[in-house]
Amino acid sequence: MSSTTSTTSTTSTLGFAILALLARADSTGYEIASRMRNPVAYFWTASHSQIHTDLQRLLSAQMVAYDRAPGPGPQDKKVYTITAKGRDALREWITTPPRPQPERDELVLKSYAAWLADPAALMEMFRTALHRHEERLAEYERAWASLEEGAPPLFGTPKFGNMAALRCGLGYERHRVEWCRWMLDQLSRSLNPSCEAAKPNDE
Amino acid sequence: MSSTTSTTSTTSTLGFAILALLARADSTGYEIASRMRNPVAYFWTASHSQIHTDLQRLLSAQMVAYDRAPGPGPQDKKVYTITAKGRDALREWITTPPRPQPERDELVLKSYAAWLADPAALMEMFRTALHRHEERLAEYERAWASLEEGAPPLFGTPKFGNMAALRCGLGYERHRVEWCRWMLDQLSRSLNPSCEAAKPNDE
DNA sequence: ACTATCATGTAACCCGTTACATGATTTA
DNA sequence: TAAATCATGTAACGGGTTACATGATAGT
Repeated sequence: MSSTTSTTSTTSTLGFAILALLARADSTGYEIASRMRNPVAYFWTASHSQIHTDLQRLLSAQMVAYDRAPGPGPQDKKVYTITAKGRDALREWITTPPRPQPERDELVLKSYAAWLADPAALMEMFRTALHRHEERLAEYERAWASLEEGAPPLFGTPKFGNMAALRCGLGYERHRVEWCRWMLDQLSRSLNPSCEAAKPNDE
Repeated sequence: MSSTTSTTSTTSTLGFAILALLARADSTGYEIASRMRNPVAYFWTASHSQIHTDLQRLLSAQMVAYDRAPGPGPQDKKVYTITAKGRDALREWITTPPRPQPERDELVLKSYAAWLADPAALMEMFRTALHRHEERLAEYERAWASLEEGAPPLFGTPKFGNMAALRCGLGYERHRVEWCRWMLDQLSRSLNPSCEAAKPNDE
């Protein structure tokens, strides 16, 4: 019999993001949402509404299960667990190559059109962007330092995943900081094109 | 009178991407789609169907206009132009700070869950990712070189935008290449944890 | 008294992808 | 003769955001 439940359940990427979190620790839907807003898991966020609906889909695909527990509100809270089936699906998904996702970056788009706009206003925009990236970078650096304190991360432990994702975040923010600084430099030159040689080193 | 057409037209980001392209050269919808698939404008893509519908919206908001010209197919082709109103809206949009967009990156998500999966399969995945990024990087480097050949880019000319976007692309691909190499190194260590110091350079 | 945190859910809407539909010209 | 390129459009569907709706407890 093909009762191995060929559920046609084309679990969305968010579904796997949820499974990846549940594989580390059982959580309520609410907790999953908040964990996604925390340092390491920045790279896949979702609103609580979407998480709840997705959990229901995962539930009907038998990839998660839950235990009821008395909740603060009118309804019980549901503490979700990943099932064996869910873990298998997740494990399989991890190593299937993601197809190249179209990159959409509003700031880069704006930079592409920057030649039409006011340089001073542009500089302010890039200054705020720079600050955001510097803050993120500092945050990641703190997280990295605290990771390196403990034992070296073994493959097979969640810590390996933390370092992998963090390492990417660090590189990304460094690249962004660098680019914003370069943009500011270019823009400031366009404002006062007087001293062009008196620039010690740009990159 | 408020007949300055307060069209409530909250032109989408794609709308501005289209305007940014039209500000450089008049195009048909088809051409806009193909221009988005070209080196410099990779950072904002869209399918032709979406572009056509968006052009209709921009048209009703009087941000673009078009001239009919005999087309190859059954219908005339429409060569779109940006209007003064469109250019004003674009110019204003460029300097309004984009609100931080949630970063969603499937490969990073997979790396976060990598501790659960098979190292060898992971290595293959990261190897193909590495190749893709190396190719992109080479492409960007060629484009950069050809940009540097001509006259230095003046603010106020499209070339400034090309360099700004390209510079970002270069930094991004370099960061990605670096991260993929680091991942491969980590994974290979987990496969044979014997010689940890004797690793000169893979690739 | 008000706000924040914890906790669950539904409904409307927007943006984007994929598939459907048509058809001339050029190239392999 | 088959395909790729040029060229325009519609329709269905999926994923994501925002807003709506409820309500207890803890802190300011």
